Amino acid sequence: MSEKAAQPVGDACEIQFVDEGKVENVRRAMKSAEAIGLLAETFRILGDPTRIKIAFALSKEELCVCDIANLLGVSQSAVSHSLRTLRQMKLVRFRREGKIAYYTLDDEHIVNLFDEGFRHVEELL
Amino acid sequence: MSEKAAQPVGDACEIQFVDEGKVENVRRAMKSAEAIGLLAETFRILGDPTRIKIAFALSKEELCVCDIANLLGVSQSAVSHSLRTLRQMKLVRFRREGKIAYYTLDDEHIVNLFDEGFRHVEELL
DNA sequence: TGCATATATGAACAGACGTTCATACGATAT
DNA sequence: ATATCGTATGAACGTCTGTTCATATATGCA
Repeated sequence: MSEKAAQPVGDACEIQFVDEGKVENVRRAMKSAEAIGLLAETFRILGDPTRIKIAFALSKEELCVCDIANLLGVSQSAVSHSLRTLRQMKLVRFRREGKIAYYTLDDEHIVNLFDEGFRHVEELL
Repeated sequence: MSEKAAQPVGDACEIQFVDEGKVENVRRAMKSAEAIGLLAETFRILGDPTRIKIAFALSKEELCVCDIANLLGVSQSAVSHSLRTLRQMKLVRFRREGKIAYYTLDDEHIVNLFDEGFRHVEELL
């Protein structure tokens, strides 16, 4: 076990660490808790079938709301809600041209995210 | 508009496309629907605060279940459930040493995923 | 002004999800 | 054997979430 023998607290592994050193390393790396939270949010937003299809489509072409809806076979309302969610995480951006709203991915990082994701996923097929 | 004038189907934008050409491009890119589904699953799994903290920690050090639990201040049961979920998507892997189970990330792609994710997230801070 | 089209949004409902609690399993030590 | 420790797992419960439905906003056209 390790050095300080304090009172038991959790129900897992009492209170001491099996590998104190390792844990300290991780603690330091985790200092930016805020960033990790946002990262989880980002993944969560992309972790929905409809939203990821939308994001993937937009990684290929700039598209308007109703084309997205028809392409994916999803209602216009659902697409609009999804786009709002994506917008809130700054994952997509749009411009208006008359009645039509054209959406695109907000930056290239998302495309890279897809590429890395696919590389992992390909090994599961 | 475009060629085939069929009967209205959806409620969005009738049935025709605003940009037929673009939509065809995306259709081709989307051929591997299975991969996109798995990608959504992967993102969804990583889109949970507890699971992403676990994955992040494991991207720094190989850790046992109870150290993860203490480090994150989460119950051992919750960690175990989370690890199972991560395992099912082949995101983590483990080895047993006596009573203790040591977990690591399954491959480097996940680390790259984090890096790309952080690059996006940093612009939100 | 009135009407149609494209998009946005609020409320509500059904299903999914993460945690907790209790318990089971496997390994070590006495 | 039995106790203990680390881990795994099933059930249950409360919460969150994505879709639908109805409606609102906004732009263009007659």
